[in-house]
Amino acid sequence: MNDLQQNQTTAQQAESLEDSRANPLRPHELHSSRYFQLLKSRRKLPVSLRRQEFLDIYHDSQVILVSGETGSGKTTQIPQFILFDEWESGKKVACTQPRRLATTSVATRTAAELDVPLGDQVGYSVRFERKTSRMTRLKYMTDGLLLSEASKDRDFSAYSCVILDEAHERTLSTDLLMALLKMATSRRPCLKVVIMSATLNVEKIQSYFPAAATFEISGKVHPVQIHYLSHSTPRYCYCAVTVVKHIHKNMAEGDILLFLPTSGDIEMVCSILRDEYEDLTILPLYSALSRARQEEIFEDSEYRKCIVATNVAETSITIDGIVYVVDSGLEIRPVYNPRLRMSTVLTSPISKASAKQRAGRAGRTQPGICFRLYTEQTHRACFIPSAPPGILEGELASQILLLKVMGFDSVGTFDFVDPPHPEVYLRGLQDLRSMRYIDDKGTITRTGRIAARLSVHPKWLNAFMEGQKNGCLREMIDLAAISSTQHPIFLRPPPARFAADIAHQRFACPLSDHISQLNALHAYESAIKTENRLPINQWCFDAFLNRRALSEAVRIRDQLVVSLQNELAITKEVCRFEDAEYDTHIRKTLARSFFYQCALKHPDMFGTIYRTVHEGHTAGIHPESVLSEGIQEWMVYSEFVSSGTPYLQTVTAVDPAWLIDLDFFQDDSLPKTADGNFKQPLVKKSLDKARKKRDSLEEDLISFEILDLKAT
DNA sequence: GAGCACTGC
Repeated sequence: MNDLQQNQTTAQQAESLEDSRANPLRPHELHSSRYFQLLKSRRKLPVSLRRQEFLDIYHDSQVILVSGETGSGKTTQIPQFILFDEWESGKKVACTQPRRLATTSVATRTAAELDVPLGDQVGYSVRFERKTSRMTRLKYMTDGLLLSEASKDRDFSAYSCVILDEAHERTLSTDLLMALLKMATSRRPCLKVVIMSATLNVEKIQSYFPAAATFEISGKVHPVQIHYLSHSTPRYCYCAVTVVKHIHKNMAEGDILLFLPTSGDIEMVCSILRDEYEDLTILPLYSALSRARQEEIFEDSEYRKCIVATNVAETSITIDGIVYVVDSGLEIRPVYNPRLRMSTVLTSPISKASAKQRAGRAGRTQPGICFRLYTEQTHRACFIPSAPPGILEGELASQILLLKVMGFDSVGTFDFVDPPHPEVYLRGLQDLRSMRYIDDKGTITRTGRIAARLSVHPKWLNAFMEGQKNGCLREMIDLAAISSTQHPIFLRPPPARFAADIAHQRFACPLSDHISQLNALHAYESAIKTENRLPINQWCFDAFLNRRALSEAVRIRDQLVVSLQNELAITKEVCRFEDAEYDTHIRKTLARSFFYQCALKHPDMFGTIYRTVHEGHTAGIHPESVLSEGIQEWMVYSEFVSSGTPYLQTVTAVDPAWLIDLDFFQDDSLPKTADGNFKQPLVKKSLDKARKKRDSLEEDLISFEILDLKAT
C-alpha cells in the first residue's frame, strides 16, 4: 500500500495488491483461503469490471454521482476502490446507509472481503453500537450519525471521502448531509464526495451538483413478469386472498410475498389463509412484531411459504427465494400538517419506484412473477414517480435548530436539494422561539445550543429544566426516552386486548398516561434488578409490556443522562413512589413544559370532545388513554394524531392554575383564585388571550422571515 | 371503543 499515490492509483495496481498472498492492509498477515473465494466472486460483479473507468472519473472530479440498480455491487466495492485510492491520505473514508441493519451487515461483509477483523481497518458506527478503532480507515455508519458528527465538524475533516449510499431514498439526514457536503467541498478542495443512488430520480441530485461527474453501472437481476388487474377494487384484502389462493393452487413452487398497508390487514389476511390451507406456511411480517417472530420467515418450511408484510419487506428486510409478489399498491404515509401542528396518517397509493422495488423482490434468485392488485391505468395515472423526500414531510424544528447551532443563521434561504415549504419552516421557527431556543432575532440562545445536541426532540430540554425546579428531572428524562422509542411500551394484541387492559391496570395512574408509562418503566427496571424473580422476558409477557421498547427506552435514557450531566445536576436517585406529591409534581412539570400542547374540554358538546388551546381544534381522547372517559377539564397532550377521527394521545390531566400562572397565559386583569377552580368566562378569556398571543408570534416571525430574506 | 408504518440520533 505504501507505493500507492493518493488519487493516482490504477486498477491494475490495486488488483495486484488484492491478488498477492500477503494482506496489503495487514502487512504481517497472509490472505485466507476464504478471502480468495470471495475475491473470485467479487471480480465478477459488474462494477469490478469497470474499476479503472471509475478511478479515472474519481481522480478527475470532486463530486461523483454513481447510479446503479441492486446487484451491481456498488455498496461493497466502490468504498474499497476508494479506500485503496485514498490510503495514502491517512484519513478515513465514510460510507453512510439510511438503516442500522444495512450498516452493520454491509460492514461485516466488507471486512470479510478485505480479510480484516471487523472493527480494525473496516468498522461501523451506529447509535448504541460502535465497532471502530484507531486503525479504522473505512467506516460504515448511519446517515443520522454522520449528521450528528457534522454538527461538531462541518468540514468533515476526519475524512478524505464521504460516500452517501441510497441517496435516492432522500431521508432527512441524507438531504441535510448533501447540503453540508456541498458547502464543505468548496472549503476543502481535497474532500471527495460520492453520492450513490438508484437510477430512478437521479436528475434532481444531478442538478443540485451541476459539476458532478456521473458513473452508471448496470445491475444483475432476474426478469419479473408483471400482471395487472383489469378492474380496480377497493376490497384489496379479499382480492389479495384470492390471488394467493390462485398461485398456491395453480402455479409452480416458490414462496409468495404479499404487501399490505397495515398490520391489521396483515393479521386479518393471515387468519383467513390459515383457516383455508394446511399446506401453506403463513407468516406475518411487520416492524412491531417481536424479533423472534420476524425471524420465523427465514426458517425452513415443509410447505410453500406465504409472507404477508408491510413496507418493512420493501427495503429493511430482504428475503431470498421469493418467486411471487402480490402488491396491494397501498401504504400508510404520515403527513405533517404545519397549520394544524398535527401529523396525520393516510392509506395512500405507493410510488412507481416503490412498485418497482416491490416487484423486484420476486427476482432475487430466479425469474419471478408480480401480481399488482390495481390496473395498469391506475399505476400510470395515480402513482407518483417516487416518494416525496423526507424533508418535505415532517416537522423541522430540530433540524432548523441543528443548522443554527452549526452557524447557519439564514436557514430560510439555505441551499437544499428540495427546500421545505415556507410554512413548515415558519412553524419550526415559531416553535423554537416559544421554547426560547432562539431569540427575537432568530439567533440561537444558550439553552438552544444545549437542546440542539439532545438525542430526543429539543422540546424536552425545557421539560428537563422545569423538572429540575420541581424535583422530578429523572422522571422527565425517562419520559423523553419513552417518547422516542420506536414502538409503544404497552402491548395490546387484538386477541388478548381485555387481558392486556387488566394487566396494565397495575401501572395505571388515573390522572396521567405519562405517569402510567413511568410506572411501567420503573416496574420493569426493578423486575430486572430483583433476583429470584421471573426471567424478564416472562415478566414482560405477563405484564403485556413490550420488552424491546422498554430496553430501548433505558438505553436512550442512559445516553441522555450522559449527554446532560455537564449541563444539569442529575442525581442518582430515581423514583419516589412513597412521596404523596410525586404525581402532582410530575403533572405540574408536564403542564408547565408543554403548555402549548394543552386542551380544554369543549363546553358546548356532549361527550369527550376537547379543544386545543393553541390551534382551537377539536379532538377526542385516544381510546387507549387512562383519561378516555373525559372527566377531566384540562389536559396536556403529547401528540395530536388523526387517521379519520382526530385524537389526543398520551395525555395528563392538569390544574389550570398551573397554566394561568405562566407568561403565556398571564392576564393581570384577571383575579386569581387559590384553588384553581376557574369559572367559564375566565377560561374563555385566557383562551382568547393565548390565541391572540399566538397570532402575534406568527406575525413577528413572518416579519423576521422577510428580514431574513432581505439579508441575503 | 377504535385503530392502522418506518426510519434515525
